[in-house]
Amino acid sequence: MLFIAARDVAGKSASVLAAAGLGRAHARALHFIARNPGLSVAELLGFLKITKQSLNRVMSDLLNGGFVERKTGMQDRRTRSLQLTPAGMALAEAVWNAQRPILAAAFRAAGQDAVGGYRKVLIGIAGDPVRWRKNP
Amino acid sequence: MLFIAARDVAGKSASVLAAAGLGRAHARALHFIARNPGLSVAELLGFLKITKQSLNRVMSDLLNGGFVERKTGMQDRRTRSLQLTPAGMALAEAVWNAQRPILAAAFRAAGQDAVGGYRKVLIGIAGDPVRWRKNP
DNA sequence: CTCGTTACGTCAGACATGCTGACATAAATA
DNA sequence: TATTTATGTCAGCATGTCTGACGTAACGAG
Repeated sequence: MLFIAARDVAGKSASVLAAAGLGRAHARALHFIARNPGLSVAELLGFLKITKQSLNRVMSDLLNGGFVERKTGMQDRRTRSLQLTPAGMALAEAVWNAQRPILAAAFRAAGQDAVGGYRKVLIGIAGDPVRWRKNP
Repeated sequence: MLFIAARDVAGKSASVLAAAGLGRAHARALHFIARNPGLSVAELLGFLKITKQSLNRVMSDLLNGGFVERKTGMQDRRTRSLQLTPAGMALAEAVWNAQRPILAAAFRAAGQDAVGGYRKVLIGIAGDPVRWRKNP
């Protein structure tokens, strides 16, 4: 059920992404950058659990497409601070708008208590999102 | 969180599958055949939501590896009835044993009520598993 | 029984996304 | 200064998905 649910939610964004010439891998990177503005490349790789080589193409597309901005880190100038451009924010919002209805309907149908339990179990499986980012 | 949870649970089975020379696509097919013994190819495609061409390689591997048995359907002789061989059952169980600990720990930590809510929400997103199979 | 439809099998080629290995550069740090 | 760290980049390979095209066997309507 986890597989089906994740697939179906991710699938909702396909048309929006295709219109921008992007795929699901781009959507995931976009998602984590949107929720952790200014994160470093290493942090993003930690979220995605892929190699930097795999991220390379995805990031190139996002940078060339003007969806993500890459600046030299302030404390440590070796790092890169990643954040969405206005175009990137608009795209992230469009993706969310495509996915929201299915989640909202499920949450509404299940009720608030059920959603609390749902979150609790997902945190048990995936870890607490609050602790995902180690060096903010 | 859905993405992370699904990825992490699926990831647990990688080593078991690699030992059998299979990948995650095989595991998914194996999973649905295990839970719906005797299902047809069309039904399996409905669960997986992929094309028959994509399923082709996966099924060839499973058949050649002796994990799945394919018999001519009884009512409709055009269909194929798919079920696991003993080897397939053993592999499915090994996969489950690899994935179970992470789910069991999350369920135990969250409590029974939370698990009920978790199931309720997932059913809202993915649909009721009981109704997934249309022509049993 | 013939004909159209359905369920399945298969080949060929393409794309998306992941991987490893190897090497380069700049900045921090010992 | 020497080493380590954070990142970028190129080349090649594996997996899993897709579309398109074609073939076969069996069902069902007429």
